[in-house]
Amino acid sequence: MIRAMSTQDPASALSPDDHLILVDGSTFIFRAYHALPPLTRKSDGLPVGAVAGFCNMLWKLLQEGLTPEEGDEPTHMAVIFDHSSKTFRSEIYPEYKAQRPEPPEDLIPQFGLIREATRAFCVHSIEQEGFEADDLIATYARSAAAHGARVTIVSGDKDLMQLIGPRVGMIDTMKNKIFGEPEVFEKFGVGPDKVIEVQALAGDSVDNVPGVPGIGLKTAALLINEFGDLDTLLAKADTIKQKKRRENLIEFAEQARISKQLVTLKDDVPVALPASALAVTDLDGARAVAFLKALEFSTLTRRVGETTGADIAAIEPAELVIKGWHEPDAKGRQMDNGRTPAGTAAAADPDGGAGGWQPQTVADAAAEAAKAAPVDASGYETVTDTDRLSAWIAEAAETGYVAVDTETTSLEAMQADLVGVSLATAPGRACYIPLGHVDGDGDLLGGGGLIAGQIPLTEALALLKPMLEDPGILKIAQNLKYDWLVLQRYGIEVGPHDDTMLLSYALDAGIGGNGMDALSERWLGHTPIPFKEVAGSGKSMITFDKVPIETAAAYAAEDADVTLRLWQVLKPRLAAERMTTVYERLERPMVPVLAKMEARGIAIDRQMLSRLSGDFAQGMARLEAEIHELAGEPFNVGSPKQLGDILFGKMGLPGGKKTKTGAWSTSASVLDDLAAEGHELPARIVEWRQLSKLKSTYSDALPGFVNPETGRVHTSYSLAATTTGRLSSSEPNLQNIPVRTEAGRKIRKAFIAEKGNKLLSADYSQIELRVLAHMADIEQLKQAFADGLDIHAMTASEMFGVPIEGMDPMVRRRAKAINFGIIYGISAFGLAAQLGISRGEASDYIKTYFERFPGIRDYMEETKAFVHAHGYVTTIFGRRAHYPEVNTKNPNMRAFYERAAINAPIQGSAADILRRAMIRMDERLAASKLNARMLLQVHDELIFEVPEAEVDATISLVRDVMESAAEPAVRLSVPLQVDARAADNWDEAH
DNA sequence: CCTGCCCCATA
DNA sequence: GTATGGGGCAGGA
Repeated sequence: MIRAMSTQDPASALSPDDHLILVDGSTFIFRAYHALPPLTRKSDGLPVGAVAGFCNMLWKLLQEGLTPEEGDEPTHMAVIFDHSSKTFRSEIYPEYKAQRPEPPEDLIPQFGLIREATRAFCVHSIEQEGFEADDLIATYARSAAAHGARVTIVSGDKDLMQLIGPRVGMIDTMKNKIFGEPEVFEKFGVGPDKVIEVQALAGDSVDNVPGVPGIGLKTAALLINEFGDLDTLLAKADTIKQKKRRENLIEFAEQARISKQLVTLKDDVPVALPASALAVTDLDGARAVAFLKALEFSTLTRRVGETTGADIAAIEPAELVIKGWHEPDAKGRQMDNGRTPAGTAAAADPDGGAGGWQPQTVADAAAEAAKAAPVDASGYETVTDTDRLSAWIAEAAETGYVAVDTETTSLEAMQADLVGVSLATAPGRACYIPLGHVDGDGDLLGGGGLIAGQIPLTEALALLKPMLEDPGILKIAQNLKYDWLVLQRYGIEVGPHDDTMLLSYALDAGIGGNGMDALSERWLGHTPIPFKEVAGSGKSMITFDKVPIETAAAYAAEDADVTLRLWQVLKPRLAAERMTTVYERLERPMVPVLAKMEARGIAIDRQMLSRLSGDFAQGMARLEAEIHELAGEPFNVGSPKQLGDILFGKMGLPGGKKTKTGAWSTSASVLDDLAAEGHELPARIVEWRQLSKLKSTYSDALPGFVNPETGRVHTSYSLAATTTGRLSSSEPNLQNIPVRTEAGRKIRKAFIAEKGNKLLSADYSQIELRVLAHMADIEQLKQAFADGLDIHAMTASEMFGVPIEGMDPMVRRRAKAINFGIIYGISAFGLAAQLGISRGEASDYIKTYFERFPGIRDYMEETKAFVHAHGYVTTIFGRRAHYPEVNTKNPNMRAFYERAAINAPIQGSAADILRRAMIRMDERLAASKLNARMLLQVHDELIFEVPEAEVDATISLVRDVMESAAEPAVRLSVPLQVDARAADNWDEAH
């Protein structure tokens, strides 16, 4: 409804000195709601999380303005809301926002409260029937800017980005992000003036704006940049080269035009109030306090009281008008009391039978007891004083073991702050010690204070430290490396320990996950409280210190409880299944070794990387122009789909492989083949992809991983991610730093040693082939390694009967591919693909190879038979890799598992050898008074940081430790050889 | 905002 | 042919 009386110039009285702030109230409500824990409620149960977030935001805005800078305070301000969902847009396109779900039930009463809050802070609250908040914002913003005033929109909504301009800025207070033209360009690939054109093409599934099928943001930006605007593009749609795209643009032209109308904000809404009426007025402290008091926002009430001088005690809480809320009549939850904590499963009576204490019997009893006793929170305690904490510590000492779990603010152990610790001493008997919970009272903008009633951190740590370091008390954790690192940063070095994740990994690698949730399901039949239920997920996730203590306690104590129960199930299995040695010698000792490596981190040269990013970007731009030229039209080079259309559609090149969804593959091998036939375009694409990869994955990303405290990059190693026993590295992955190409090695050069030090790289030469020679007992191979021969040349010589001297490099290359193929469980198909030869030829090679080395074929056949019979294979140190699906009837899958099973003992044994070297390394270095620090592991390579003066001594010690790593457990029948070198950076050391 | 797909970096 | 982790794109929630 438009009222005729109020059609005045909305900004008539604004001048260039004015600063108008327009707060997008509607989106704020939803985002605050999702960002906050669902449990934020007033004492009578009224949900107020979004209101709390809103009040904090508004208060901060009024106090500090948008930025800490002087003179940034607003002169005019309003909060704008949607009135109802029906707007003129639904008349153009009935489906617009039609699929929007109803707002969640506990949000409904908060809509009115947020409007009340706005008024309580003496800020104008504006809404108008028939128009979205965005239209009102557009109207005020455009008009104010036209009068020269400055406008700041407080929102994170991309739909408002079309308004950004020289005088109109946008700030997302929830993410502390300022949006200007560069940010718009980054998001949409065009400036603010073209945003609606791009949105019209790409559509928006959230708002149900249809757009044109098959066109996403990237392609839309490309098209708009070429044609200028939507109308021109649609008019010239028939000139588009890609068939599908052209057809879609023509067929859905009208839909695109409608979409543009939908996304275009209406900036001439006849508003009821002129902007001049939005002038900021003095805050009425008493009114604000009364409102905040009614909502029980104690922290904010106090702050507002202090700032405005209002007498909090004297002010009565305001009367709240609440719509859409009915107080529940009874508490929904009840405790299942009267149940005694479950007994200790592992100590369960073995039926008294003679064979009762057999390891297997104990293990079975433990597993059954674990499933039988349900996980139950009634025995959990929240520890808030030192007496109770001491009592728990005493109990741990008495029991001799304790499950420990730390709760922190981050998944990255190197920058996680301790929030709490949970302990468990028996199934169902667990506690949570909150230490760093802050007032999460909707305080989105930080600054929440420590919640009262928690034991001071230093006091608690002083009590916990002796227990955690006590050699007489076994500490049990799930993924201990994480807790170990966190606690180490608080000066605690965890003493003797078990890790349930590693127990599971030693016993069951290859069978399902080893995460706590998976293990709990598998062994206890219990689903632990999901983390996202406690802290949310995705963008709206809160850090654990903001989780209310009661919620946190239930979650954290359960984790300790579950960990303890898992330990009782898994530990007895070690003996029963003869895996004790693997666990104790290859798994458990890795925890402190890796934790220390991660804590050390490695230095990178950020300047060098930044320069590289620039170089790569230049190269990409140059190539992109060339590529578009060659293609005869612009397209998104990064889109395999679009590239395929160009190459195999438009240009009519012969397609090679297909992807598993049936599209033509544009992989490097396909492009290389095309390039070899003399086609320019594929060659340029390969070059572009290389630069793109180096830039996005390495030179752009790595600096973001530099820890602000240490100035170094700390990767995280996973001990239980692979089936074979290898480690994996992530965030960032430092096990895939480029090395093959010249451009790639520039990245490697950016990994540097600290001043006065060198980086030392020591890697095993051909360790997997040596392991294979040993395991399969191949005389010629063993002899060749003993003689220090070039193993690939020797293989070629054996196979093709040519002398090693003066060998054709192509012949050696073929032999090398076969050797690798053997390690990977060779197939004619794979070898043919690798060498670019026919399946028949590849078959012949394999046949010849097996004739020359029959022992290898025997080994492979035996391994296959073993895995089919047992469902697992073993390394030379007894580690098991399980393949439970190997007996599947699907011949392709079956062959795949067989190859994996052939590879696992080879890859896994090599991994075990390096683990043994790593476990011994620090002690050996210390014994030789060397100060080298082991930093990284890359499957067959270790990287150290070494004081310059100690380089030579360190090289010989490292080489000795690595080359003798298998001993004394295994006496290898081939020598291990380690190449080592030191330099200023990783590239030159490698 | 999440997921699957494709592609690609390493051993 | 083995083992990983990760980035960009596009589509569907």
